[in-house]
Amino acid sequence: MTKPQSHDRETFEHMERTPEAQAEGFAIVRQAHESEMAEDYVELIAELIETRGEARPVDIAERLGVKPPTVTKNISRLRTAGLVRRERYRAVFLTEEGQALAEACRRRHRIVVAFLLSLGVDEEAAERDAEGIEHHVSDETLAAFEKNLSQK
Amino acid sequence: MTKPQSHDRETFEHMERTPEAQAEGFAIVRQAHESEMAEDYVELIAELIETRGEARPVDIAERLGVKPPTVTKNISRLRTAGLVRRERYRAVFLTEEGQALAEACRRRHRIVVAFLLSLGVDEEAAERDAEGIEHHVSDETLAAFEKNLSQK
DNA sequence: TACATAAATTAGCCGTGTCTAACTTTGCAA
DNA sequence: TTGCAAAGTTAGACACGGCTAATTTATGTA
Ligand SMILES: [Mn+2]
Ligand SMILES: [Mn+2]
Ligand SMILES: [Mn+2]
Ligand SMILES: [Mn+2]
Repeated sequence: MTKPQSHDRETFEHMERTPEAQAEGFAIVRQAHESEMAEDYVELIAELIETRGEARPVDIAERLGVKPPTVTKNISRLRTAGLVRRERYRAVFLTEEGQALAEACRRRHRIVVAFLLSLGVDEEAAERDAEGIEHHVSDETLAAFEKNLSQK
Repeated sequence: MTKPQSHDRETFEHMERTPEAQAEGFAIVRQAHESEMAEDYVELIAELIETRGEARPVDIAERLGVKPPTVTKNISRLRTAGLVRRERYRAVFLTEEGQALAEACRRRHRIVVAFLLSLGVDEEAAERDAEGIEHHVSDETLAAFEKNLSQK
């Protein structure tokens, strides 16, 4: 059975996390997943507006690697969330709130990529990993990335 | 409109990613999300078996911060995936494959946490961020984390 | 041994994010 | 000016991973 005896938590170097603390961590990850779609979309929309003057669903779909109906549905969710403004059959634009979110996301994305590059990760891998990692980096960790970067 | 003129890609320092490369990155993130549930479960099950001798759904649920029916459903998915073995109403155990996955996940989790700690991130934040980040760290990036750690 | 309580399961619901097929709208080129 | 191809939307399906309410099973205690 290998049932461990009751032992004093304090005798360990690495404190065991309480079940509650652990659950809290998983809850935060689940929460991050809920914002992920919005973050990736507004970030991409901002990039498209910058590089092409407008963000068209067909381009969003191509770069996200999803089909156009998926974009239509998600854009409409973003509109409901107040992040996006648009008229039917036309290009998509960001609201003030959407722009603010996009700016924050782009900054965070850039920092994560730059940090991975500074570690010697190659460009393609850095970009790919950053696309997922960015959504799980707390302000504190982001600050640590930045600091480590400037101290390089 | 600020429509950008056509310009040579090569004149830029940071190469623009092709839409295909970008789409590939998002596809990899979506794929990672599909393995995430399995990874977190087998990792936790392995920890519970180690520290308590067995992994009971009630404990899995408590530490994951979800309700018992969610655990029942997901455990049954893991069984279908060949990661878990168990009899109804009894504790959960890992198959060979499940143990292998759990070991890989625990190792990756430990490396990510240790790396964040080495950056000066505090323990709670390191654990919380690692819980999400771990699923998006490629072998290459993980190796970079490790290397940077030993060089500390 | 019986039964109360805890643990686990089942049934059925929901929102998210993806898809295909079918349609509407737009806008360009003849 | 009109008609066709491309873009966009709608409708409807599906898997996932959450939930609650109700039921079933296991178990320790009286
Ligand atoms: Mn992303
Ligand atoms: Mn990004
Ligand atoms: Mn995790
Ligand atoms: Mn983990």
